[in-house]
Amino acid sequence: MPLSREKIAATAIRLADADGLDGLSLRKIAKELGVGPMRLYDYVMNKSELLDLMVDVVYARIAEVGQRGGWRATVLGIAQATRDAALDHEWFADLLGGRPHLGPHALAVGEATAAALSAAPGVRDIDDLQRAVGALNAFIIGAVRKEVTERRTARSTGTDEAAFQASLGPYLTRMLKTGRYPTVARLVIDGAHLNAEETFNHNLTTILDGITRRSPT
Amino acid sequence: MPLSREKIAATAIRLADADGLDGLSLRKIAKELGVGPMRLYDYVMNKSELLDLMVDVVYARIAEVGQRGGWRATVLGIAQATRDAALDHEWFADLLGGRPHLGPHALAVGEATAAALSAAPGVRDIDDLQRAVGALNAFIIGAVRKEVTERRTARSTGTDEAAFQASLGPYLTRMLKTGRYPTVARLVIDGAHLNAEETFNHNLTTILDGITRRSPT
DNA sequence: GCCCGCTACCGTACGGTGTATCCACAGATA
DNA sequence: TATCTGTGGATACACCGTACGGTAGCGGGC
Repeated sequence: MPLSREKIAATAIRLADADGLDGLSLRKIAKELGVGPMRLYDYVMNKSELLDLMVDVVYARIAEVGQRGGWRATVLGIAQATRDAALDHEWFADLLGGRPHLGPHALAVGEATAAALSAAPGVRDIDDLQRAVGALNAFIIGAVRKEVTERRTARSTGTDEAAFQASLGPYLTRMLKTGRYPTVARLVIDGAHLNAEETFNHNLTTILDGITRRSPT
Repeated sequence: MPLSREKIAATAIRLADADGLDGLSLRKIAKELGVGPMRLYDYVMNKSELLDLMVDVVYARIAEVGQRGGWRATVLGIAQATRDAALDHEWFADLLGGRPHLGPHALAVGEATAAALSAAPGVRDIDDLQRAVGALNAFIIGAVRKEVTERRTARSTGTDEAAFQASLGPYLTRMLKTGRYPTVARLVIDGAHLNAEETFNHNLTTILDGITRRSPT
């Protein structure tokens, strides 16, 4: 079975899922495929091109959700699929927003969201659409990144409060006890129970409401 | 003149501004300071701790904006300062949202935004506040990242349309000419003239409107 | 006064990375 | 059969983060 861009991307994704983006190296991918490291350069010109390839594979999965009933359902579907994909492939969140995503499937996702948003009330011309797409994508990127990093730190420290206080505590609790950050302290102490998915959807609808309810120029 | 965390962070920031985050290495920092690479480990335990240090220095500048007239002016000030900082230090955008920002100045910024938002109409309890802070930060992170990556690609390809078509063109224009991405094509062709700062502020107010105008539970 | 132990500094070395270059070998062609 | 071509692989380079061992200075116990 000869090598191919698809096979390379697939094993790279598997390794990145397991070891994270830092643990991913061309040598490991090549070893996993049973070839020398330099063979990969016959299919990919850079490591970053390989990363682009991986990203577009994930976008392919996101693009599968396709069109839903209305523009709002479509946008919600794409956003949730993006979040799901990032939770499955945390390295995807690391790459999100870091470089232009121009693969065919990424463009398909972009087209689907833009087309859906162009049908939203309050989006009248191209400038409105540009802004709406920008706002939505910015929120998705930021929210997904934040959730992934929070999950990472929660995993490394342990979820329960005791372990949390013990690991981040020595520094963070000392900081919070200075009294200089009362609101943050309240958020950390009282606000940990919120469901992540609900919060994501809630804020997403907030954004969409803000876009559609825009006051007339 | 002895070494110090501040001096190390300052030269690291200078180098990162010049060469980007990929071009930053402990060896270069040490050479710039006229010491051996291992000297840095007397002041910093990791490279990532050094990155945290650099990030917090930038947050110090952001924290300087302080409180403004009302909650909305304060939030706008912080968001704009964050954007300005990221445009001055593009590596800051790369780090944004990638790891928990727990430095004292980052906490100060978080406290200021949370305190401001807690005074916003429509934010009634801690859960509301948590969601509002999450939405706002997500947008800021995503928007700043997107703007920085766009600026980078614009810089590498050249701003004028001819150079753009020539560099990204061979692939992107071919893609757009397939007709599969009509909305994206319209955005790329017609929508390039928008002012970045205006767009940022516009979307920011959109988000804030969405937060405050939240319909009652 | 002398020696010991301790601390603060420093250079070297290791295992890893992405990638350029050279080399051997197989197959096809003259 | 001899040469050419092109493909797969190994080696090599520059660089990275960082573990480790040594060395010099200095304060304290006898």
